Amino acid sequence: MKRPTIHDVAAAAGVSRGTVSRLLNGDRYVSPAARAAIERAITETGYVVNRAARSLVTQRTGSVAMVLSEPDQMLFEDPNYSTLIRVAIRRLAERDISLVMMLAGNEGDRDRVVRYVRGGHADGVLLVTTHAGDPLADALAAAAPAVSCGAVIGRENVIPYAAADDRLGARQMTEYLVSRGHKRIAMITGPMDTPGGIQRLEGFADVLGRKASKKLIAHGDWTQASGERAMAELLERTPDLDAVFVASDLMAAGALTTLRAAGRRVPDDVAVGGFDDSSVATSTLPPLTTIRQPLAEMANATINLLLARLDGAEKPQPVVLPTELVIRESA
Amino acid sequence: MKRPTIHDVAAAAGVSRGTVSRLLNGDRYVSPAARAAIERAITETGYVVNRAARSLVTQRTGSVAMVLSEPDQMLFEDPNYSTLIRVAIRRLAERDISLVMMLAGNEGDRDRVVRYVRGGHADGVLLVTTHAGDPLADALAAAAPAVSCGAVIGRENVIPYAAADDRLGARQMTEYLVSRGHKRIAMITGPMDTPGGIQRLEGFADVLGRKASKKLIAHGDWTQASGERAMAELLERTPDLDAVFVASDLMAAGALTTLRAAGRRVPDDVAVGGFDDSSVATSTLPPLTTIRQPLAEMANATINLLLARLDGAEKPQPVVLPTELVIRESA
DNA sequence: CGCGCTACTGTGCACGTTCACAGAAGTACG
DNA sequence: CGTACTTCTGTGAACGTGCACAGTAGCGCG
Repeated sequence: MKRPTIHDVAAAAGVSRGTVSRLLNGDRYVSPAARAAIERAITETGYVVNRAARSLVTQRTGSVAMVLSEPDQMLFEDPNYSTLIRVAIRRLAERDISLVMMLAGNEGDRDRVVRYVRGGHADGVLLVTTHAGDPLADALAAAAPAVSCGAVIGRENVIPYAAADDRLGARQMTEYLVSRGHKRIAMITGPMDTPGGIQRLEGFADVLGRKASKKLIAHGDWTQASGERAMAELLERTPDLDAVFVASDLMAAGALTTLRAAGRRVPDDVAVGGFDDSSVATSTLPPLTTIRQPLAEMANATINLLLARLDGAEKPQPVVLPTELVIRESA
Repeated sequence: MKRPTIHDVAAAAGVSRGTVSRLLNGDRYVSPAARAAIERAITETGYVVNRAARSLVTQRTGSVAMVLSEPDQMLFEDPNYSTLIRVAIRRLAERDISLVMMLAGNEGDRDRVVRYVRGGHADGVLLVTTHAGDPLADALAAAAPAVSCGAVIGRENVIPYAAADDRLGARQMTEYLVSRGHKRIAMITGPMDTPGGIQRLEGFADVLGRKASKKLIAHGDWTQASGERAMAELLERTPDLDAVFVASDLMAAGALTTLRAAGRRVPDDVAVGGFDDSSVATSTLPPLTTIRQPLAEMANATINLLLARLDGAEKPQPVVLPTELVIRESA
């Protein structure tokens, strides 16, 4: 029980391979009669084009690789990436492009991925990384059209990207805290080799100027545990702080734990601002006032960039999208 | 600057295509001298096998489709599935099989997916669904070797699966609540057309027998909001309940909100047991006593089933893995 | 009527690989 | 020495497409 080929369809429709091929590829110059006959033949035979054969001659694969260059762990739980995956699959499917997932955690993985892309097994690359100056970026960008969701630090002009305006978001939150009358505002940042780590601190400093002293800044690594630790650090260094802007909701959840253990009431004694508006923001006590990123728009913009590159655009402009303050009870 | 082909490698090594091909495919019968020459030629030329050409003749694609048959939303945030995706990519990569992601949310998507698999574009299918008796299951299973992580209700003997022992987990939690002296134990279930919904209730009933009356049971849909709602329902129907077993951590977080609003202290007035040991379990107040599923083992077992099927095994046995009670503060 | 143009159709070739087969060279054994 | 067997090698054919090209039919127009 063999799979029907384009020959079978052609025979059933009483035309030649060429005509069927033309119809399949949307060429003009197919007569209405032929068109109808072929379409019937296709449904009758249950024909599905053989992508391997097509790839062989067109030198394109009809697939895009999503490369996850991360320490694996948190990556998938991050709603940012889940949204990206979902949107990518959907948008690419519309164009009949399939998304293949690749991990590039360790050295061996990275080699495999580069070989895969160099070997022409993907028409494009959707890079997901937070590594500053990820060398993978250069290798992949050299081998195929690549884009990224979120800037790749140090490779901003090598890999087009779409991102949220982290700096704006940080300003929005900091301004809000200031407007509520808080005087000694601390911050827990993300890792300083990630865009979110850097730019959210920049926004914070934009508003507070020299009032954003070193003493009021602690660093975390996006994990809840690091939020707990950083908060403890801050309380020790600056016991009289009355607000803290935490660069992610998950770390903010950690900070809340520490504050509670220290007997500080939130928001009465210390106001807490988060970032991301992720699912934990509503399950903490009190629910977090936070900054929402337009995740879906970011993902869509990223895919737009990718499609543009697949269509031959050389250097599409990066896209930066505005964030939004979400007021709940923690500040 | 063309990509090197097997011809180029053969020429560079001074042998024929056939010999190179044999080496690539691990055939015996390649002399040590030829082997060395070819290996050098491969690294020299940077040769990467063309999968399309290979597929064309072998009738296999070297890829597996992960089909997500869900209302999109929560799917990706569920750590269960993130673990599965991660493990799947890694394990399949070891075998040089790539994972392509497909969404099958609406009718059109489902058609596309079925055509894709019928068309022979994937060697196997990793189905992810909670739809009871998902018709997609039959169509896909008929077109390619398919497995599932978690049982597909009504298709247990069509699609091999690996799953956590939900019923056991529910028993563990219920027994724990009983052992702590709770007398009026309620339950918030998941949707009753999902394995988790059904089996966690079964385990609950296993322990409580006729004490698990209708009045003590409310149904949710896995969302936090539904947990709030169900808890309110229970409090109204049975104000004197002293414990509640919630079939997921996220719903449990919702239940906590309702209990707090009603002025019930947790765990003093009402003990709360969750299920999943997901990330929210540690960010609620108090942290949730819950049931941990062996997510990584489940994912690995699922991939084992898939690989077995790809290797020709007809009907591998389903795998059911034990759960574990994690005691925190909510019960 | 002849010419050019448009709309459409069929055919041969190439894409890069695997596989079956034929055959060569070496070795063991009666 | 002849035969059988093992180990290794090269070659032609096939896989199912898209594309360039050649070719046909119809039509308008001078």
